Amino acid sequence: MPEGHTIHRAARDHRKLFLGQKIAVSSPQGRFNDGAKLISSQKCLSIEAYGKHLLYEFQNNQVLHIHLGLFGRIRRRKLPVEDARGAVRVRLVGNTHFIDINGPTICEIMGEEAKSKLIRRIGPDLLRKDADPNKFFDRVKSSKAKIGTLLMDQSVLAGIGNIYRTELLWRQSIHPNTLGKEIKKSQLESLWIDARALLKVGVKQNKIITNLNKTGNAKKGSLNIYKKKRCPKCRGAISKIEISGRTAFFCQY
DNA sequence: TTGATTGTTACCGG
DNA sequence: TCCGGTAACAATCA
Repeated sequence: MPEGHTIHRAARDHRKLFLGQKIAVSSPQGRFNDGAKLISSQKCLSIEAYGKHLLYEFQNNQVLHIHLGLFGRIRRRKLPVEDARGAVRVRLVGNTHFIDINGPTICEIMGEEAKSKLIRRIGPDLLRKDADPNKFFDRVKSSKAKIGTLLMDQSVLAGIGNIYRTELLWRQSIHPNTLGKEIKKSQLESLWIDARALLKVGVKQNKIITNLNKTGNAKKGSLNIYKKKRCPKCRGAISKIEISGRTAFFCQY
């Protein structure tokens, strides 16, 4: 489910719902990773996304850390609370709404040190104002790894997943097997700008849309080549390769 | 029942 | 140290 846009959208949404309220954090099915230290009912001070990580900070200095992994989902409902659907790990209940989090790879309570350590190891996040593009440029320019691998490496660039990887590289006419150090700085600058724009559209539309016309609206369909047979530019066949254990698609003109 | 999936980490070998 | 490959984990759906 999630690439970076999903998590940032959730953070924005949950801020509106929960900020400043006392939030009950529970584990209706007892499936929390770290059941010994559940927050009972604490005022929620901040809700932030860093790449694909979601952090809820509470007044007692505990931080709820969520990473949805490949399968995780967040479901939002109005009160009153309903029975859990599927395998719910964590439930947050506020004044008007509750959210259920299903299938995250990480759901844990951490302290401030662990939080800063986490933030330090995450690369520049395209959707954050404090992101430094030069960190991304430097990592790529000094790497012998493939750009297809580097884009998925969250310590290099935070927020991109498998679909955006394929679509971005196609839009920039870069083959996913190109080595990082072989890519021109100007290409990386253009990639950064495009990636940020696409993720912002994703947050707004709650959907990955990479097939935009000049006015910024989606044309028919929402993706260009991901899981497609033909290139919309040249009508050539789309190829598939596996990079970093995931399927990447590309067009060789 | 099998396979695929918008993700990440640990571990190993080169 | 870096890079690629593999396994493990998460849950759901076709």
